[in-house]
This record gives sequence, structure tokens and C-alpha cells, in this order.
Amino acid sequence: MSTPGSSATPGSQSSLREANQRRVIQAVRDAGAPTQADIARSTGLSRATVSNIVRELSAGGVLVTTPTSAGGRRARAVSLAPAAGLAVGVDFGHSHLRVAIGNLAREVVAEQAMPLDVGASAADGLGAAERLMDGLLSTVGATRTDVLGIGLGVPGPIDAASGTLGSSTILPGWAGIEAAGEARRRLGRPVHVDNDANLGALAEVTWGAARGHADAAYIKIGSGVGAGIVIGGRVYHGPGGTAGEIGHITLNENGPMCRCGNRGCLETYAGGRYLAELLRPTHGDGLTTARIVKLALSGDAPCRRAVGDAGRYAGTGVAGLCNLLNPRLVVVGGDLARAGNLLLEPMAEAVRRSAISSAAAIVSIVPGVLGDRAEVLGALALVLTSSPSPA
Amino acid sequence: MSTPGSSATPGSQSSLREANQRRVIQAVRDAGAPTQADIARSTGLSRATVSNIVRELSAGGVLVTTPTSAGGRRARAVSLAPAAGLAVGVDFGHSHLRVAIGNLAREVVAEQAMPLDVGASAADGLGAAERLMDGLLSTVGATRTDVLGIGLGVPGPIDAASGTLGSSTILPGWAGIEAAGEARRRLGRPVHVDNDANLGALAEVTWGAARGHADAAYIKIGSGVGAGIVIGGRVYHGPGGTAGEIGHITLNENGPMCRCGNRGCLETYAGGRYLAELLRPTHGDGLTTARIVKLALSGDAPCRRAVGDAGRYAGTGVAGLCNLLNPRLVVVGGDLARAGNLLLEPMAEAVRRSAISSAAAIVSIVPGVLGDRAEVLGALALVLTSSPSPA
DNA sequence: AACCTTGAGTTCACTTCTTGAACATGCGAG
DNA sequence: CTCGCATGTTCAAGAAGTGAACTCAAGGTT
Repeated sequence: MSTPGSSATPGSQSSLREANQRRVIQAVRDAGAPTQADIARSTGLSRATVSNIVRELSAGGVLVTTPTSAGGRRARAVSLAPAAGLAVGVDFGHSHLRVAIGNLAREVVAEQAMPLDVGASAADGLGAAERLMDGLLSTVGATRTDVLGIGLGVPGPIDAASGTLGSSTILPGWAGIEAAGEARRRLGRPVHVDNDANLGALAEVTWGAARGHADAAYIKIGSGVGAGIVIGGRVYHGPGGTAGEIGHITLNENGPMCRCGNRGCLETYAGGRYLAELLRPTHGDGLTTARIVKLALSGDAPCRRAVGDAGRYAGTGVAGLCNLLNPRLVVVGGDLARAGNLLLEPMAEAVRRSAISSAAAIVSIVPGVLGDRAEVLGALALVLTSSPSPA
Repeated sequence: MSTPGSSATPGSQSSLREANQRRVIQAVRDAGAPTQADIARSTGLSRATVSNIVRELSAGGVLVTTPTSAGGRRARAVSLAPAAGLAVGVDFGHSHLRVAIGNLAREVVAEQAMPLDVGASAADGLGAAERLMDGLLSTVGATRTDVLGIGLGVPGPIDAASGTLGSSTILPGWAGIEAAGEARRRLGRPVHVDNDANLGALAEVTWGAARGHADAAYIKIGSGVGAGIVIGGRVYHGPGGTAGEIGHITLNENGPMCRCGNRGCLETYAGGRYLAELLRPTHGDGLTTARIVKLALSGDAPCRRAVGDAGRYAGTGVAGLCNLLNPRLVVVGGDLARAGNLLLEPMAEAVRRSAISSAAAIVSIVPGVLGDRAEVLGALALVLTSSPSPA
């Protein structure tokens, strides 16, 4: 009776069966709504085996087969049972809160954003998230008990294992908060946490520009700079849980002071908050990253220059990443990425210039396709991939 | 007839069988010379299965059972067949050639090094390796047909998949050579190639300082600078096959010209060849890395300073690596590492200083324990782990 | 000395799984 | 309208793991 999740003794036939069930579920997850034949091809299993496993998992309520409305044969799409549960993604940005609800078939069924004060406490933020989530759930006729898990995105370094935020987070009200536990207590459902860059990477690799790539890097350039590293199809967190902090590699020993306590970090040359500082003499106070991008796109010379330089510096850092990890694809996201080629061109140029030739030759620097939804969608994907109903 | 090594399609029964064969072999390796009952207990497999697998592998010549000399029943110790096959590791350094022979029990049974001219052609080098290998084989009473595979270590970037050397190799006579194929033709046995840093990483993780670590980095500082990155227990090569080129991350846009064509690469600040350049005014021509280390250890002030500075610069680069990958362990090897704390202290200090605090806090910078044998042993491990008879 | 206990390794019947082949089904192209 | 063809299902055969029964030998017990 399809008891996935439970693990049989390793090496036994039933463990093989379970492994193959996981393979099938993973294939469905990866492909969205494949046919059984697709699954057979992508997993390498025989059609017969796939047929058996799909029947079992359908009986167990894990998968559903949609009889191709047309009524006939020719492709019965298999997908994860939507009624089996919902996933909630919550993204805390530096000035906004965004919540999305999706089902196991990876369809986003509801999504909403609202502004949130940077200085808000963790309690305030979670309270707002709670209300937003409940509101969205009621619009889709569901309740909290339908929620399999909640993915939480926070800016700044976080240990995904313990769920504790580092001190250098962008949200001062959150420093040192054991975010995962706190959210679990308030929301009453399993919570998974990760930082914004890792979630962006997860989203882009699941739905976006890096789809189908087992190895890739996602660079988020917004107010700060961070990276999500995808290795073997999964976001790599590293032994310490905070991998991907590309924003704080040193470009210049004697450079500007960074909020992390070092000097000359990449972030101080490419992060939106530092660009605002740079542009203060010409543009005054209150310049946001979004505004800088807008001005740059409309031809404002200082802003164009600032964005271009940010791209060059970011490219130098990415070149280092390319030397170390030799990826085929680097996806660029975050607010500053909305400047398009104003940012990407100098960035790609810097990579070609600074990376070792064998690394520069194979890497493509492309913009993310999910925009400011990347983080919420990643939070959603976090639930769908990390605590899947059965996987 | 026990065709281990060849991998069946994942998910199939035969793949399960292979996995269980590996389990048994691993158990034997871990325990030394266990009985079948011991194996059954430690693997969780049934005694019947163990019996079958042991019979197969014995017939295949991989395992041997010693009939407890006493003649009777009661514990037939199982061990890896020493004669089942040998692995050969070959390491081409910038000035030497080193060959080691090991058996499936991971014991090194013969090892020898000889000087080799830097300018030697690939054909010369392979010829010398051939003679050295044959000589060593005869000393252990074996022939080439006993060799299961040959691991080849070369300095410089190499695509492990295609086996072609990049142009920036340290050995000019090898540039563009399709090393794996060339060696296979000459030596007539399966050949696996990788670069020196990756092999050092593999060796340290298999036998040395990083043993038991699934994630770690190995930095080789010798004439050049390179890294081997271990992720999930395996050396990570990246999509392009040349990951780990830490020697060519840019520390200074306007720094010294590097042989890779860029300027201010880490290698130009920490690589032995550049230190020799730096010390030319005080010490004249012909300074080797080994000599610099020796002088530094014996108190020569310029050399101490040069080594210390190299450590600081290397540490800055390693800090970037720590920010990106957040490892718990960084092993330092290569000729310059023989300077011990003269190099490691400033290096660790630079990491503490330049890496983000969460990354600096958890990382240990330790010296490798395999010295200049690291690469050969890694080449040996390459054979034992990548195409192991069955392992 | 004869006997019993105990654990090791093997054999056998049984069950679980995967798989290739054969088969039914229905959409598209010609 | 028919044929080709890919899809999904069923079936029998083969591969593999497992518990139980069995053989075997050492070592202690009576």
C-alpha cells in the first residue's frame, strides 16, 4: 500500500522499490506533468515498472493522472496530487512581504505582496505573513490543515539546518532570531527556511532560466549581493550552511567599509545601498535600487555609470566563482538586474576578462526570468522539494 | 560472472546487486578480514545474500576466503584478494615523475620517483612512466595484465571527461595533448586522468587529513596554485571539468602579469615561481620552491617574508572560497606547505580577517599529511574509486 | 569418551521486483 | 478512412533477497 517515506532496510528489494518510487516522484516533480512514457525515459526505468509504480502511488493518493480531457489515449499526464496538500511560500524582502500558495503539481494558486517596513520586528513580520497567508488560503477555499509546509525566505545569512539568522541580516529586527522555530510556533505547520539568494537559485532552477541545469549559480544583486549555488540539481549550503556569500568576497583590501565588518567587499561596489551612497552627491538622499535602475534605463548618465560599474565589479567576483566552480550557467537576478544589459554587458565582459579562459569560454551569463517573484517561488519550491509528501 | 565496475542502469535489480557487492566489499575493507556472519551483521544483508555475493566475488577473483588454517569450520575470514588486480598511479610534477602501485586493499606495494625535465615532451614523459611502471611491476612480480587501471596526474587544467589538457598547463610539452587517450595507447590499460590539485584532494580525503569529510577543499601551493574541491565525498569537477582554479582568481586588477594572460592572479602572489622572481634581487637565479622553503625554515628573512606574504594572499583567496562554499576543512598541500606555520599562520589569519564571520568561524585550515606523495596516491585512489574493480 | 550446545556457512523454496514482449487504444498524417 | 505510431497495460520470465532448514565443526558438559 505504497508506504513511501518509510525506509526499508538498505539493500533489500523493497528499498529498491522505494528508491524507484522516489525516482518517479522526482521525475514528476522535475518535469511538472509528464506522461508515463516521459517518466520512463527520464528515469531509465521500463514502462512496465513506471506503470506499476504510478498505479500504486495513485492509489495511495500521492499522484493523480489527468485523462487528457480529450478523453482518449495519447498522454495521460501524471502530476502530484493537488488535493494532497498545499505549500506556502513566504518571502521577507527588505521592504516587502510576499506570500504565494501552490499545490504539489507546482501550480501557483494564489499570490500576493504587501509593503513591509524595514525596521519591523520579527513578530510584526510574522504576524503580517500569518494574516496574508490565512487570507490567501480562504480565497482558495483551504485552511491551514491543508498546508504541508511553509517555506520562508529571509535576506541575509541563515543556517538552513538550525534556522537561525546571522547578525549581518538586512532586517535588523530579525538578527539572532531562530526564525524557523519562531515561524513554526506561530503558524503551526512545518517550516523550512533559506536565504533569498538560495531561494532565487532554487526558483530559477525549478521554473526559470536554469531549468534543466544540474549545476548553475544564481547571483542576486539588489540592496545587497548574494549567490545561490546549485550543484547536482540541489542548492548547495555547505557544511556550515551559509554557502554562497559572494557579496563578501574581498575585491580591495583597502576598499569601503562593509556592513559585514570587512573592507572592499564585492557588495560595497555592487550592492544597491552602496550605489545610493555613491550617487548621493548628484541625486540626493532616498535613492532606492529600483529608482537607480529606472533612472539608468531612462538615460541618466551617473546612474548608468553606477550600474555599469556595479556590473563590472560583480563580474570580477563572478569570474572568481567561475574559476572555482566552472559553471555553464550564471543567472543574474535581484532588483539591479532589471537594468538588463546595462548591468549584464559589463558583467559578462568582466567575466570574460578576469576568469581563466577555460572557465570563461563555457559560461553563459543570463538574466533571471522570474523577477521579484523569484524568492517567493523559491520558498514554495523549498517546500515542494525538501519535505515533499512522500519523497 | 560478477561484472562489477560496469554500472547497470539505475533502478534495476542488477544495480541493486552491484550496490550490495559494493556494500560487501566496503565492509571487508572496513573490517579487515571479517567472517561472512560479520559482513551480514554490518551490512544488514541476510547471510544467504552475503554467501552468494562472497561466492561470486571469490570466483571473480576479487575476494579470497582463508579457510581458518585450523582446517575446520568456524569462521572463514574474508579479505580482498591482493592478487586480484593492481592499480597504478602516475604523477607528473613540474620537475619529477612519480609512480606508485597499490592493490585493491588500498595498500601501496611499490612506489618510486625520478626527476624529469620540465621541458620534456609528452612522449618522453610517458615513456619514462612506462619504464618506471614496468620496473615496479616486476619488483612485485606482476605484469601489465595485472593492472586494472592507471591514474594519471598532470599539472594544469584538464577536462577529466575528455582528458585533454588546457593550454595553461605547467608542462609546455603537454599542451593540447589528449593525455588520457595517449596514455591508454601507450600503456594499454584503462587510464583515468585528473589534475594535481584534484588528486591531492582525493588523496587527502581518502587517506589523509580530510578523511571522513564529505565536503572539504584542498589547496595546493607549489610552483603554481590550485584547488581540489570535495563535495559530497567526491571531487567536484564542475560542468566544464576544470573547477578548482583558485590560482587564477583576481586579487588585484593591476597586479603582475600571470601566465594565464590575466593580471594579479592569486598565483602571481603565492605561486613558487613568482616568489622566486620576487627573491631574485636578494637570492639570484635558480631559486626553487623547495629551496625557498628550506631557507625560510632556517631563518632567512626575505624568504620568511615571501612565504608569509604568500600565505596571506593565499588566505585572501581561500577566504573567498570559504564565503562561497563554507567548508569546515581546508587542507593545504604543495611544496610551499612544507614551510608549515610560516605559511599556514598568515593564511589562517587572512581567512579569519577576510572571510565573512559565519564562514571564518567554522573553518579549520590544516596542513596535508601526505606531503609530496599526495598526487600519486590520489592517482591511485582515482583508479580504486572511479573504476574500481568493484568498489 | 559420548553428547550437547552454539554459531558458521550453504541450500532451497518462496516472495518481491524489474523487464521485454505482446496487446489494446486512440490520435495524426497521408 | 486507413495506417502508422506512440501510449499505457498485462503477462510471463528472469533476477535477487530472505527465512527456514540443514550440515558442519569447535568447545564445553556429563
